[in-house]
Amino acid sequence: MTKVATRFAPSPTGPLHIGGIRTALFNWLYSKNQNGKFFLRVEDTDKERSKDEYKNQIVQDLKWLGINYDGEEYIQSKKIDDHIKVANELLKNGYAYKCYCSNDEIEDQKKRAKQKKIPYIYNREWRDRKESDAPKNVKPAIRFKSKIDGSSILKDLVQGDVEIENNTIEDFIILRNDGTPTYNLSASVDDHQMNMTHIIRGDDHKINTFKQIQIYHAMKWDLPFFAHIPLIHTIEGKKLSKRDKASTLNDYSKIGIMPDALRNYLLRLGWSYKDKEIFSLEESIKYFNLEGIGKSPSKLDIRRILSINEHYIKNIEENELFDHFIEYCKLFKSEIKSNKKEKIEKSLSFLKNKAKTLQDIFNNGQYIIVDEIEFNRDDIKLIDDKAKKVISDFKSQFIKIDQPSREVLESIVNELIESHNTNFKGVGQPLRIALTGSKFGPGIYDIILSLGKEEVDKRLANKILA
RNA sequence: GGUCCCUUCGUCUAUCGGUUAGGACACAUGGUUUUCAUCCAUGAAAGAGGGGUUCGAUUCCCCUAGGGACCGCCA
Repeated sequence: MTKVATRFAPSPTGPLHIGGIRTALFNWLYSKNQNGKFFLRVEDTDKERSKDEYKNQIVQDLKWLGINYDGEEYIQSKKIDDHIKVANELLKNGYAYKCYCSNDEIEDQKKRAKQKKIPYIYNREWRDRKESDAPKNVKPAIRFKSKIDGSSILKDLVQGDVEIENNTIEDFIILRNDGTPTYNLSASVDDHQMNMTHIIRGDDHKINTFKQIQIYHAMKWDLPFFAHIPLIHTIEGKKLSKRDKASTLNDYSKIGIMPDALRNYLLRLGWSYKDKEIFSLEESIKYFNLEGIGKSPSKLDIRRILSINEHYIKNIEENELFDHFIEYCKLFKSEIKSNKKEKIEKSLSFLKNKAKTLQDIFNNGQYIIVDEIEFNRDDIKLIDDKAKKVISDFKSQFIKIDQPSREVLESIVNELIESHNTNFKGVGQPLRIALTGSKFGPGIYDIILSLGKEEVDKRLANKILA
């Protein structure tokens, strides 16, 4: 039994979108589940569009999610010679031929097909023509001699048996007229040379698979298993693309979605294991299988991502959450000053209660993070003379304490409620506004304790409140 | 237009011929509460349509409809 080997093969022509990330995740999980290997192959043969920065971004994104690949990344462009060698061998053995059609001719054929509303497929003109007919001024492209008769069956691990008439697959180009290999050639040669056992990729590759299988057969290579996973759709029901809003990993990390939460969400999008919703990393690996992958495309739902993220925020260890938060602020907000870090850490237990994202924690903890609070325009209006009196009375009591505790604060507040003949809100609200600038926020005792004696004194001395 | 794939609550999904069709998110209502939240309880919410097969179909088969993917000398 050979060891399972999978791969993720993105082209570095833009940031990964989360469909691609899910494909990577499934491949990775499957290899881990099977105790196999997982590789990253960078398909950078499109020189025009491939960029190093995108490659680095992809590597970073995978790392962020915790997807680690075995060995070095495999750079496809470095293997071009191998691809060409295979093309020549196919040519030599009669599985491919030189096509002398010019670009213009092909374009013309396509245009006409479109006008007539008939499907375009290369007319196989040079499949049987003699080399001696070749025009001298045209450099040939090499086309694969695709099967014409009968049909082929793909035994797909997700979709089951898929049968297709061979004549619907054209004689696809494997070597361009500039001598460079095309995708289907490169991908199959690489997959073979990398000893891939399972090719798990998006459903949009299915036709390619039929082409690649033919190359495998012509080269007498063993076939890997194929699994075509349904695509992720936008809310509108279309294939997700890089151009869509909120489709890249960065779109989620920047609002404070944590890696584990996104991983959990992506795992459950198109895959299920009984009624289980929350999967730790270990559980993901333990339970992941190809049988659990659904056949129908699924829509991206930000509310669900948010709710899973909320679950993780509330359930992971607080020191872990703290680390995520500090890292998040560093990357997407501003670095938290060290004297504030400690206060935040102590306050996480209540700041997280009303947060779905790290960004929410950042916002909820604003009053701790900033040196000068900003008053909410509407809320400051609630500070009338009566409220100011409450605040100053609180202040005169608070000043006497040197170590605020919940008990002491409670007794002060209760006295104030009585002496001002009001309720908790009558005391709590002015104080909250005075200390945080907003009427919304954590419990008033939490606020005071989180700020500390010195800071509370300072804020209560604000002229606006006088 | 051709080929292929898909179709259970709004969304993600469970069900592998016999269930009051289950769970989660979202939503609604009520309760707890110190504002906003959290939390708890309850509720509403689904098998696209039509034919078969079968004692019995959400489940198996066919047709229709709808949706999607592919149809590059991109990957």
